[in-house]
This record gives sequence, C-alpha cells and structure tokens, in this order.
Amino acid sequence: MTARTPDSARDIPEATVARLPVYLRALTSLAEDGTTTCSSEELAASAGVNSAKLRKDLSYLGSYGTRGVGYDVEYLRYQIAREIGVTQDWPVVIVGIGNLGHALANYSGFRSRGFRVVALLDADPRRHEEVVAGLDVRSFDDLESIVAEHDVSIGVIATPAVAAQDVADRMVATGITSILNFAPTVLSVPDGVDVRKVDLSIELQILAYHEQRKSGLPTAEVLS
Amino acid sequence: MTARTPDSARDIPEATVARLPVYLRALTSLAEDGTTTCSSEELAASAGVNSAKLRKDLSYLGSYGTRGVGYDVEYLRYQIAREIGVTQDWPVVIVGIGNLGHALANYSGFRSRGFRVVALLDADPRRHEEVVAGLDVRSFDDLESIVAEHDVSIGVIATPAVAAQDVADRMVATGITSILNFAPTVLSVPDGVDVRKVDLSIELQILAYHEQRKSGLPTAEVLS
DNA sequence: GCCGTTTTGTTCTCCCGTTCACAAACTCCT
DNA sequence: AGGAGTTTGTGAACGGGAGAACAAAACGGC
Repeated sequence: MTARTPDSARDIPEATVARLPVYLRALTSLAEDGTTTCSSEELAASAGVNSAKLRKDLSYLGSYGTRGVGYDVEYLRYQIAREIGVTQDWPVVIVGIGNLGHALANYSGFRSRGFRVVALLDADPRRHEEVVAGLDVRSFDDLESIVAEHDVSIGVIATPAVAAQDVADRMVATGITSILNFAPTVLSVPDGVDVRKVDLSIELQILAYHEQRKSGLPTAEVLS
Repeated sequence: MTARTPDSARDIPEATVARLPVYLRALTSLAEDGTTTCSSEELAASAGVNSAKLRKDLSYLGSYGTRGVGYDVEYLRYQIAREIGVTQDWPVVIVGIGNLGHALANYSGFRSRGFRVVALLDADPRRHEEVVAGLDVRSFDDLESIVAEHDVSIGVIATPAVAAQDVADRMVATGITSILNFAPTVLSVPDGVDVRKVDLSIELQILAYHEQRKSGLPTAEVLS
C-alpha cells in the first residue's frame, strides 16, 4: 500500500520464510565487516545454503540485486527486515521465569533483532519479588492488562509442561496470536494462532538417532 | 541382529525421524495416564499430527500394531526408544555456562529422556569456581580428556556467537560427531558430523512475519 | 558504441513428504 | 463358525521444495 508493494508480497513459501532471518543475520554480519556489496555466492556461503536456493528465495521478495554486480548489503538487509517485519520492535511477554525464562529474559539477541521484552510473568508469588533483566517479575494475572497496554501479540511460554496449555489458553484469550513454546507439550490453539515449538530434548534425540547409526555402520558414511 | 531387525531399519525419512521423539513423548504421557492400548487416531491427536502420517511413520519401523485393535502403548514406546537409541543414556557435554548454559544444565528433561550431562565447560576462569546442577564448571581445555573418559559423542554449544566456531572445531577434533548449537552462527563442520541449530530469535522472526501478515489482511485468514 | 564477462532471476526437472483411500487382518458378537 | 465392525499398513496421487541449467541484464574495456 505504501509504494513498492505490487501485492507481490503474497505467499512466500514457508521454507523461504524460515531462511530469511538467516540471510538477515548474514547480511548484518557482512555489514559489520565493512562489506557494502556481495554476490549471491558469498551471501549463500555466509548463510550456509546453496546459492541457487538463496537467489530463488530472494526472488520472492522482488528484484533487489543487480546482474553482473550482486546485492547492496545495506539495501537488501533493509528489504528483508521490512519483509519479515522487524524494522520496528515487537513487544513480547515471557511467561515462566525459571531457569530458561531467566536465560530468555537476559538474552540480548531479542532486543537487537526486533523484539522488546515488555513483561515477565510467573504464577509463583515467590518469584514476584525478583527483578530479572531490569524487569519486575509480575503475577500471571497481570497478563491481560499488560497485553492491552503494550499491544502485545507475541507470547513466549517457558513454563513446566503441565502449565503450558493453560498459559496458552489465557494468552489466546487476551488476544495474543503468536506463541513460541519451550514447554515439551503439544499445544492446541484455535485457527489463526501460530505456534512454534522449541524442544531441546527432541533435538538431542534426533542427534542420538543419527549417532546410533554412525556407530553401527563403520565406514559407510561417504555422502556426496 | 538381535531378532526382529530384518535390516529393514534402513533409511527412515528425516521428517519421520524428527517426529519419532514426539510420538515417544505422547506414548510416555499416555502410559502415565494408565492407558495400555491406543489407536493411531488417539496417538496422532496426542502428538498433534495426522493419523495417516503417524501410521506411515510407524510403518518404517515395522509392524508394531494390531489391526482392529491399535498399538500396545508400552511395547510401541520401547520400540521407538530403541529405534532412536535412547534406551541407554548418551553422555553429553555442555560448553558455555552463561544464562542459557545454566538453564540447560538444570533442565531435568535431559536426564529423563536418555541423556546425561557429564561435564560443564567454560572458557572464563571466573566461572570455574561455580557448581551448577551438581557439576563443577571446568576449563574448556579439559574437553579432550572428558570426551575420552566418558566416550562423549554429543556436544552442546551455548557460547556467544564469536566463540561457537572455535568450540565446534575443538569438539570435532576431540571426536565429537553430533553438535547441538544454540549460538546464532552458521557452523562449518566436516562431513560425518551432524549439527542441529536452535535459534531463539529466528523463531521469533518467523512468528513476526506471520504476525505482520495477519494485521495487514483483516479477515482473509480462513484456511481450510 | 560494441563485445566479452559476470551475476542475477527464472524455468524445468526431480525428489521428498503429505494425504487419500482401500485392502488386509484382527476382534467381537451371535 | 461366520459375519459385521474396527483399525492397521500401504499403494498411489498430489503438492512443494531443492538444485541444475540457462536466458536476461548490467558492467568494463577497447
């Protein structure tokens, strides 16, 4: 609607969306090194992907490169940030201030990448005395007022598994429509609410599967 | 080789491998509820997937169900655990004992799901005085001897981004062949070494992308 | 002003994963 | 014992993503 959105911004493949943040980080890294221009080959190497895949991904956003030259690092970085929607900060609430919640609250990468933690909530009253990362830990009952006040649409769940579904339900009820879930539970939410799950032990188990295979097959691991 | 492995255990699709831990958790949950038998429909609902997909996934492992009846929860649970390789504990080292490292070290889900943290390492000598989760934080230089002593093949990187590649290189040099990387960096490792990446801000950015779309399109979000 | 070189954007093909739909097989009831 | 009802396991169609290969376009040298 602004100027340069010929409604081409439609339906970027999910696999591409998942890689855009990687490209964004690679571009930021290149910019910090003083690089002003890069080819798809360089950027792909920096992001750890195939250059053809990178070019195809970028083509969904538009034609932001110059043939024979490459991409302007700063320009492309801004275009991707705009596409993802991280040119401005998203307010985020974190629920569950245990070990993981502490780590998340203190994680500086949120702030620097388009997110701002506006509140830390915990159901345990003993935690309400704490100050973590410069924020008071507040009662879970404050969720609704905080969401309303800061217009929060993204919530992070770092509670034990048993509490996660309840927290998710409350979040949805207050109007949160995107949830990042660290609890080892399958959340059920209504249509229109996005949930992404990060599960540490699942990742380890996937590694264990492949590890088991390696020790089983001595020297048959010669992929292309 | 034991009895029921007609070398059919070959080439389980990667997408299936990634879901097996989810099924395992769902089965454990069902078993704790006292359920002894379940249909693919029930298990699929519990795991948050399509029942056809579940059945196809399980069919790669063998025929562990009974037509007209369903699956024996305990039996299937054991079969999946055996396939993944978590019937015995895998020793794991964690490098980088900052906020996230603390949280990982204290995460009880590791121990209960087939993993045992055998050492915590950090490059900062000031951290070596600490005891976290009942383990001394030791010098990163001890990596090699620890890996040799406990026959470690899985390493977790929870360091700042700048240190991650160095840590990975050292890990690979000591014989570690599976790495779970929490640092926001693309690691390059030789063939035969598996790396899985968990990146908190990337997950949030993916959510932000969809969130931006939602606010843009008022009521066009009526998927099937 | 033209040609060779470089690099993007895109088309085409192949492969993996998902889903549907159904036959095979087991249980239960009569 | 036989038939009705269930539920698994799998063959086949379908859709999406990955990678190769190439045409289009911009730059630089002469």
